[in-house]
Amino acid sequence: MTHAMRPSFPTDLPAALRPLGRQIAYSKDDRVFRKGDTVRFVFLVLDGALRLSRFARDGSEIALHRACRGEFFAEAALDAACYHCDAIASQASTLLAFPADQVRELLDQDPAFARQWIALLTRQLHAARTRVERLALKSAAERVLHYLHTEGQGPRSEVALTGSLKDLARELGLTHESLYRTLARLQRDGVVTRGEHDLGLA
Amino acid sequence: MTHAMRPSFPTDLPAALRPLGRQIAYSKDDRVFRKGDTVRFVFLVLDGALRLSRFARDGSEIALHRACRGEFFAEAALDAACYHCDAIASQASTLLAFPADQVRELLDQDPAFARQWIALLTRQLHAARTRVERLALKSAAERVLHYLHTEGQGPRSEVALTGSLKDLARELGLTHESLYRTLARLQRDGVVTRGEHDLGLA
DNA sequence: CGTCGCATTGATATCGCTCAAATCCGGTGG
DNA sequence: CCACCGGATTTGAGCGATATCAATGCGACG
Repeated sequence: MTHAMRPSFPTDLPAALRPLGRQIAYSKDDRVFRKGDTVRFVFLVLDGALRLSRFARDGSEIALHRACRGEFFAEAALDAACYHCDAIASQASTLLAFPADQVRELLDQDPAFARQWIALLTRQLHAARTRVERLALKSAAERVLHYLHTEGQGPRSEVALTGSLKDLARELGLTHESLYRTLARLQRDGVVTRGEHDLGLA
Repeated sequence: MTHAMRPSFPTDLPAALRPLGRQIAYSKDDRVFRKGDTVRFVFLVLDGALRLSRFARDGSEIALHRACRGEFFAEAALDAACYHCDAIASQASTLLAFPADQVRELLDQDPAFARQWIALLTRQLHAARTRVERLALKSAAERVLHYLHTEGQGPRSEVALTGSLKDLARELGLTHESLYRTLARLQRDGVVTRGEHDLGLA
């Protein structure tokens, strides 16, 4: 991996935070932490992608959040004693782990950092509510289109398919079979286009 | 209404915030703001209850959040130019409206307030993700039980039914008919108990 | 007393879930 | 190079749960 592939450390974060981070590598499907674990770190994704998931009684997985390169995750754990979900590496990933108590300290001492942290949480909250809105849609097609409209980039609302379609199905609260059929129908009807590794409106 | 009925101003919030608030009364079904409106205020519920909703293309309403007495809402709008959903009074309500720019200023100047605001956002984020988890459950009964487990208080996870069951159905992402039938079945099976204005595990 | 909205129940249809099977593809080992 | 394997992808058949449409009772409120 080249340096060019690696995202720069978010430029708007204080230099004081950087040295606190310890770099750790994870393999696909590794658990960074599990529900109930004591909160020791918050994380920044240097490379790869993680998902935060809970598991229903029947064992089915529900992805609450996806964290990609350059994004923090487990920020909501800062005020909690233990993690409330599992963090799973969707692919091989490199993280920076920041000790939670030191981040708390920095939040208390560095107003600029606190202000940035507020902005971060606000974005996360928006994203979570958008996901609520999406899951409240009853039809699979509506959820896919909502996903494209809210997560997509560019004139055709394209989204990169980083993981498998099964992952996307999990994120949309659908079975993968339903998603396959829905995508096939939307494509047949000329509503969406599918590339090798992306999806977008026609 | 007596003063005893009214919640005190959240004691952990700085005195500096208090004088910024302007008290406004709303009737049931009034819109405090609408999606797309310029963000001018964030709000604290002195009395009553509000919901934040978006509307699907077919006109169906999706409640993203419920704000009750003593709670802030539209905190996530602070960093936005316009509101991203409608705020609707579920019942007659009294609010304190805080000018957004003055709250931003206070966040920049008062580290303690910023720290409290972070705690507030963190709780909201947890709540939103819990709602995501709930909506990802496929059966109506599972959603009801999840609601009781996560929102309920006390040994029987009781929840007060402030609004109508139709409101609850909207919050659970169900039709009211489904909710009625599900509650009837759960009650018949001895899983939940229903009072006049509350719901709990048997 | 009439109206309106909530609560409740019934009948039916539809959509997504479940189980099943076939294909494809990348990786692995002989 | 080829056989094999596991996982993703895809399509099929059938079922069941929820949505939908409809009707009724009920209480509040004017």
